[in-house]
Amino acid sequence: MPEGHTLFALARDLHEAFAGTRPVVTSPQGRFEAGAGEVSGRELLHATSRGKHLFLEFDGERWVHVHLGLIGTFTVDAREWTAEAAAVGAVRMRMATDEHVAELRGPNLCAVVTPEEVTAVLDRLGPDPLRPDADPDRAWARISRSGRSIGELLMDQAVLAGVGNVYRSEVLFRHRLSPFTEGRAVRRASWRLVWDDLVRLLPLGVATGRIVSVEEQVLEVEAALGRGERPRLTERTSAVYKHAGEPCPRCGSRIRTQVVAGRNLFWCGRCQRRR
DNA sequence: AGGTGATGGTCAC
DNA sequence: TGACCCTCACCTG
Repeated sequence: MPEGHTLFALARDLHEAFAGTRPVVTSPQGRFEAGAGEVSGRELLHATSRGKHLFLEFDGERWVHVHLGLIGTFTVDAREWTAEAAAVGAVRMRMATDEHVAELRGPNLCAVVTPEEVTAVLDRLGPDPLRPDADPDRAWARISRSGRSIGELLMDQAVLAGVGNVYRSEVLFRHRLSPFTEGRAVRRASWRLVWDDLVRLLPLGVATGRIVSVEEQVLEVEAALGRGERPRLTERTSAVYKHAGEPCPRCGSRIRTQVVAGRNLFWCGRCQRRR
């Protein structure tokens, strides 16, 4: 489900399946009919992501800009599975070659845009921890000047791109940071630890398709990937997210929840005390 | 069968 | 701050 790691993996899968091909693009649901007609039969040059945004670059300076929102899904399958996959839901965009088919359902946004519009979107996004060239100081410049809480700032895609509601709660827990600390009260060293942790965690999300943030599991996944094995995840993969009322895995105090920046935030009131 | 919440974001007020 | 978008999995009965 869609935080930055989902979009990164999706861009990778779409690129592998379709880059260099001329897929037939349609909109069975009808709401992307004109856009589909504009790109259908053109060569797909690149599929990339930035934060939670997905971009498909087609020949002729036509880009498809997709945002899954909360409920969108985008599947990429080998051709023979398509009939089954198409049976469920309204498909906003369908992209097909002889080899592969991709189906987009329930996105917040799916539109054909110009290169200038792509640039405009990228310009208002903060650094994405999944990109090697991302600059954490750009995020720090905003955080260190802000009177908003770090719990709000982490969700602001203009501050940094790709972190969503799960990674927000989990990364704050991992660093014992109170979600309610003002940005300007966060120490630079703390921010760098958070950033470096996201740089470590998000690729594990890409590799496993799940958000793994409990340290023992993080280590297991890293070890499995290091051995070239597929990690198996059984136990709970989040420390505090969606565990309101349960004991904190670190100190046993009750995990709390509160709506911050419009979404349910989870934290331990003892481990993550405000300084 | 029907209701609800969900890893998101935008826009109106 | 709240309504809305829109699909699906999971719950209740």
